[in-house]
Amino acid sequence: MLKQSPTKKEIDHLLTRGVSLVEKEADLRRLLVEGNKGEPLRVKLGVDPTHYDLTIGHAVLFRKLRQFQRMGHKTVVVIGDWTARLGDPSGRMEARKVLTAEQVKSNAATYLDQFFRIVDKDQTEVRYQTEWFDTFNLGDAIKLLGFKTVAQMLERDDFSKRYKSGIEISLSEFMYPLLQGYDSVALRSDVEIGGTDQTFNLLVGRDLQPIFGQTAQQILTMNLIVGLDGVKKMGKSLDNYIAMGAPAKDMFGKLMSLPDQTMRSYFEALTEIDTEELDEFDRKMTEGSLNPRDVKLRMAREIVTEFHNLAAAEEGQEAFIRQFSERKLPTDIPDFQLGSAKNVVDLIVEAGLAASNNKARELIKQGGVALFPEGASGNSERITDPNYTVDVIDGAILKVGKRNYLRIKA
RNA sequence: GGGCAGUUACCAAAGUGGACAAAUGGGACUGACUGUAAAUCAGUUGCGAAAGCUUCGAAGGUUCGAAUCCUCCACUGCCCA
Repeated sequence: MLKQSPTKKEIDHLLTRGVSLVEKEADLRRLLVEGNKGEPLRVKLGVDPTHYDLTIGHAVLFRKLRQFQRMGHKTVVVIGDWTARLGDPSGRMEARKVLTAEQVKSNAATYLDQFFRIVDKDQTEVRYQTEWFDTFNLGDAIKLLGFKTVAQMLERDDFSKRYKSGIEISLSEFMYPLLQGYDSVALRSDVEIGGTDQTFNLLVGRDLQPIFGQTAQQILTMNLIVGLDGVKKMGKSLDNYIAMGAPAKDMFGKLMSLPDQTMRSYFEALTEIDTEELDEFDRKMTEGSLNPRDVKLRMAREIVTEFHNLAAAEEGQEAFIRQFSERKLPTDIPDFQLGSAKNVVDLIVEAGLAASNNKARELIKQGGVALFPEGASGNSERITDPNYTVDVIDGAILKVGKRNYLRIKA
C-alpha cells in the first residue's frame, strides 16, 4: 500500500540523507507521492552474489531501501546469478571468480538472510537474472551491445582511467553494465539505487528502458562510507570493513577507531539522528565545547543499536571504556589450554596471534608482549626475552600486541 | 601478422653480473604520545634460534657467482598492418 502523502521532510530525508546523486529529482519527488499510476514504485537493487560477508557499507543501501518501503514502495532485489557464473574475464579480481550454481545459491541465501534483517521481506520481490538471461541468445546480446558506443563506455570513470593508464579492459567487461541495465528492463524498475561507483551502470539501465518502450528509471546513488582507514571505500578486499554481523563489542571498538572526520558521513549513512543535531555537533566541536570522543561514542552507540540493540551497544561502550580509556583488561578473554610450560614464541604462534616465529619474536623484542601472572587483578610484567618460558599458571593472562589476549588454562 | 616496451616482496617502484633478502614510498605491525583516534617520533616488516635456506613472471642455460647475460615459454601494454 502506498503511504498517504509523505511529508516534505520525509521526502527530503529520503532524497538527501547520504545521497550523492538523484537523477531528475523533481520527477522522483512526484513519483514518490503518486506512485507509478498509483502503484508502489519498484525500487531495484542489484546484488552480486559473490559476497557473503556483508559490511555495514552494504547496510547503507539497505537502510535506504527501508526508507522507501516506509513510504509504501516496493523493493526489487536482483541476484546477479547469471553474471556471477561468468566470473571476471581478466581474472584479476579475486572477488569475481567463476562460481558454480551451488555457490551462487548459497551465497545468495546468506546475502538475503542479512538483507532481511534490515529490509522488510513482505515488501520485497527477489528475482534472479537467470530468469531472463537463460533464454537470451547471441543475437539479443549483440543487439544490446549495439545500443552503446565505445566512446560512451569510456565515459565510465574506471574504464577511462584504465584506458588512459594502459591497463587492460576486457571486451566482455563492456557487457556487464549492459546486462545490469537490461535487468532494469526485465524488472520494469521505477527507481534503482546503488553506490556512487554504480552511477554509470544505473544510467545504462535508464538509457535502455526507453528503447524497450518503458519509462526510464529514476536513479539514486549513495555515498559509500569509507573504511576503517578513513580514506578508502569500505570493502572486503581492503580488509578495512566492519561486518554487519560483527559482535557488538567488536563493532563498537572499530567504530571508535574511525578517524574523526568520517563521523559525519557515518551518522548520515547509518543513523536517524536529525541533520540539525549533527550540525550542532559539528559546530560545538569546532568551537571546542564538545569533545569529539564523546560524539564518536554517541555515533558508535547509535550504530551498534541499529545492528544489535541498545543493551548490546551500552555493553559495548562499557567494554570499550574499560579496555581503552581506563586501559584495563577486557572481560572476555579467550582461554588457551596449556598442558605444560611452553616457550612464549611457540605459545604465541600456536594461539594464532603471530604468523611465524619471526613475527612473534619481533613482537617480543618490541615490547608488545606482557604477562599478568595473577590475572586481571594483578600487575603485568613485560616479556622481552624470546626464550622466556610461560609456566602453567591457571588464570594468568598474556597480552600480545595492542588488543590480543589469552587466558591460560591448566 | 610485424615492431617496440614491460612482468621485482602486500602495493607502487629502484636495481641491470658479485657488497642484493633486494634502495625508496605507501600499507601493515610494535613502542612512546593521545581522546580510541589523527598528527608526530622511534623501530620492525621472506623462512629459520642460528649456520643457513627459499624469493625478483615460468622453465632451461652461460658463469666460480645471476633479479641482472642467453634461449625458450607465458602474460600485459603501445605502435604499425
